[in-house]
Amino acid sequence: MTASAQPTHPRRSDATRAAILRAARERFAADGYERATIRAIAADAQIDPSMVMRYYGSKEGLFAAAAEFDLRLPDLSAVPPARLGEVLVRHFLARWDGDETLVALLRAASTNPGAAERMRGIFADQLTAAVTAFGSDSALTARRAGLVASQLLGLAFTRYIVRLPPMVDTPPEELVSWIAPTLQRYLTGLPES
Amino acid sequence: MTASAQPTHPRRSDATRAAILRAARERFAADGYERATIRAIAADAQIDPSMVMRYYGSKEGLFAAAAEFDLRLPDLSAVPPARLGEVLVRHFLARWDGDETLVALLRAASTNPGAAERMRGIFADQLTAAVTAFGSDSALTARRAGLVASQLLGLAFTRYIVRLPPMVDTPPEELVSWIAPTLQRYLTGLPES
DNA sequence: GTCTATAATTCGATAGAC
DNA sequence: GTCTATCGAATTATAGAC
Repeated sequence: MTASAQPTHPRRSDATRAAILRAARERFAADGYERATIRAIAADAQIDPSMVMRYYGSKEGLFAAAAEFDLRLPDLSAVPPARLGEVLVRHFLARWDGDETLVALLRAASTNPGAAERMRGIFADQLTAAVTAFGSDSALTARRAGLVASQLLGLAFTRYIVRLPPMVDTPPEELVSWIAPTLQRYLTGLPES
Repeated sequence: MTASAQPTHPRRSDATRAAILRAARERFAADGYERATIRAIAADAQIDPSMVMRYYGSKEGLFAAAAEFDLRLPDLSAVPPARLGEVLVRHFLARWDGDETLVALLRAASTNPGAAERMRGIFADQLTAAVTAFGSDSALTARRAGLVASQLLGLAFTRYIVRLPPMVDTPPEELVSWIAPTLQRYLTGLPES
């Protein structure tokens, strides 16, 4: 354990694993958990289906590896409080457009209990943690985070999953200008306003 | 064609069809389109699986019949403009709790293209039509309807599908008081506010 | 490490007796 | 109208040759 403490394999067919994960994310994002097949994923990655099993054990194991996700929320305490909503929407839109992992997770969460559990974890832990800086009332804080998640996931659901035309066609910056005030009020406002 | 112009069958085993549809809605709502099987639905309805095929032709045909849905939006022109948001959220929450068809449709829309198409139709037609009473700019009207749909579907997605604890635990009336102002602004406000 | 072959299920759909 | 029997296809997963 001096300098080289690699888990098991120092490095071997690491490119293959990456290709599998990339193909898996595409298929899970496009088709959902049930319709995405190991055979199709392997074909996309141009490898043999049995390799997927060898590397990830099962379809669930593959999904668990492919749906690893970090919201990468910025440090909200460094953001001017009045611009919190704006920063959040813009961050999420950029995060979604640059990485289809969250779309895969979103689609799978509708039918796969494990994916739903992971979704709950991500938003309950990462988002609540980022929001919890403001205010000590944990019940109200969790509620604020839940409301923010409802609008952000609704945005993703209508734009990337159901693909409602107005939500697909509206430019990101206009979506930001509409939705930012909503998050702002959920984060810092009062129920009756 | 004088008084009795029934389509084909006046009435026969109509109770069976109703039992099938009820079981189908439950299964589609709980498991999504792919995981819900005709065999399981038939077992729930206590009939033979082949009866489902006979009555509805195929799994898609069964879903199409089970996911028939009407938002039953009230006449918004009779609502005081300042209370539009409140009326809408309360109506949707009540509609969701009283009929699991929309949950079935929501879950299926994540993975089934046909269900997504139906979802688009419902919100593009019924919601846009109800909103279009205010304002003549069709592009802006569609955008308003899309934003309203994003928050309402996000509410449903987090409360009924992913089941985020804060969104499940919060009483309906408090959800209304938080979300109503959001819809109000989407319906009647301006982007920069 | 890679691939072939196949086991073991499960599902949608069909044919046909009664 | 209702049910039994089954087909044909597709899936995950495994066993084992090379």
